[in-house]
Amino acid sequence: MTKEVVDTKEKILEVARVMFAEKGFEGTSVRDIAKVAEVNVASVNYHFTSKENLFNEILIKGHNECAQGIRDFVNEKDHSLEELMVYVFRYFLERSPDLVSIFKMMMSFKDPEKLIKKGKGTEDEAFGPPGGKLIADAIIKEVGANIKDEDLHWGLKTLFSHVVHITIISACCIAKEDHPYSTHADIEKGIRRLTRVVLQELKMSSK
Amino acid sequence: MTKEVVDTKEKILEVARVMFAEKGFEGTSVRDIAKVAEVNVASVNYHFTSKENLFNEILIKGHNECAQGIRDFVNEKDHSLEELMVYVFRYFLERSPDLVSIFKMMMSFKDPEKLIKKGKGTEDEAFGPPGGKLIADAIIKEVGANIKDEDLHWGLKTLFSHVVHITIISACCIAKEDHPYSTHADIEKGIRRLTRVVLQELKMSSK
DNA sequence: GTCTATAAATAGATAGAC
DNA sequence: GTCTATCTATTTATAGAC
Repeated sequence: MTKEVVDTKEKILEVARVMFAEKGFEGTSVRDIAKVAEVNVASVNYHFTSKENLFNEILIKGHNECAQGIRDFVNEKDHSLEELMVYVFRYFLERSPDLVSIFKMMMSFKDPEKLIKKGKGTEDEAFGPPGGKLIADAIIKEVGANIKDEDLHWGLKTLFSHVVHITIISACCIAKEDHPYSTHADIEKGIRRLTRVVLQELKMSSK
Repeated sequence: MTKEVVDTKEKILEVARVMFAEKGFEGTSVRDIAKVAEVNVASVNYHFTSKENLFNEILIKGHNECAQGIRDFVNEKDHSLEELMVYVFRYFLERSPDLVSIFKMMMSFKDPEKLIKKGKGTEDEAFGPPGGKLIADAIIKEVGANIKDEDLHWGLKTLFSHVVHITIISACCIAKEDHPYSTHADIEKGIRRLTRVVLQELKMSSK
């Protein structure tokens, strides 16, 4: 592996990640990737065997990086759930091409088993937007261990889906328009507010 | 226009709607649509001029039907916001292929202007998941006219994005697995709960 | 309006020279 | 490892017979 190899492979990964997110798997051709990355067409198949394999490598890499990033934040010190949710939003937003790709893939594949299998191997978590378990733990820490199972699921799903959805919307549309109350600062305020409101409800319910 | 024409055109619309939602625009070929719809390949271009035009017609039709469906429900009688949100969920779920298509399109296109322009003509609302204004009106009715602009935006976005996201997830994944607390009845309970919690927060804030 | 046949472009993948 | 050239398959779209 010479220096050039790493550069070529990395360039392909970097460019393909963005292009797949923008135009989807079928909407992106290997030729276009090679053109934008300024590498030879044949090098894509040389380094990644197939287009599908390139796509899988990008997704798994992105997923693992996300999960690790959130894990690092959690392990860093004792954060509140509010801080964690804002961090997850910022983290997802920074890597929105990955999130968008994963979400698109999830929306397209009829067989999620395939996704789950592909995601395993390097991580214990099932494939899908990463960090779910960490958020659940943070909720338990704030509400108390006697939280009802049903409540935990509701809170986790409500908070998590909100952040995922808002990130996707932010990445895809809002950035291009000037919606009122849609700056990143406003969105973070909204996430904090929802987190507080949900926590309050969960505490009420588990008393 | 003979009877056959209507049947062919309708069959193409019906089949293409589902296939575009499953595999995306680029992932679906006109040939496959014709094969599944059991019509001749050339008839697609005959009736719709181009593949892109067929896609646009499906999206605009789906959007208008959704907006109208929600409008009909609102005009029917005085529903609570909770009832409205559950209705929107059920309505979206019934038409999840359309919702998924619109969302995928939104995620793919760099230029949302195009979408907005295409959506206009038959409807006053801007293109995008429909019904936003009706929900905003319902929030105002419950919280009171003195609701702060910022609060209205937060509540609308929180509730709406939750329902949209949950619908997409339900349509794409949950239906195939057996997640705990993920039946449609559980989801509806979750939507009602979030609606109550958000309303409570908004009422508190506008006092 | 529906069909067959085909044009014209593009896709993924590979062989073989360097 | 990188390149050119090319194979094979598939795509959208259309022309013309019926």
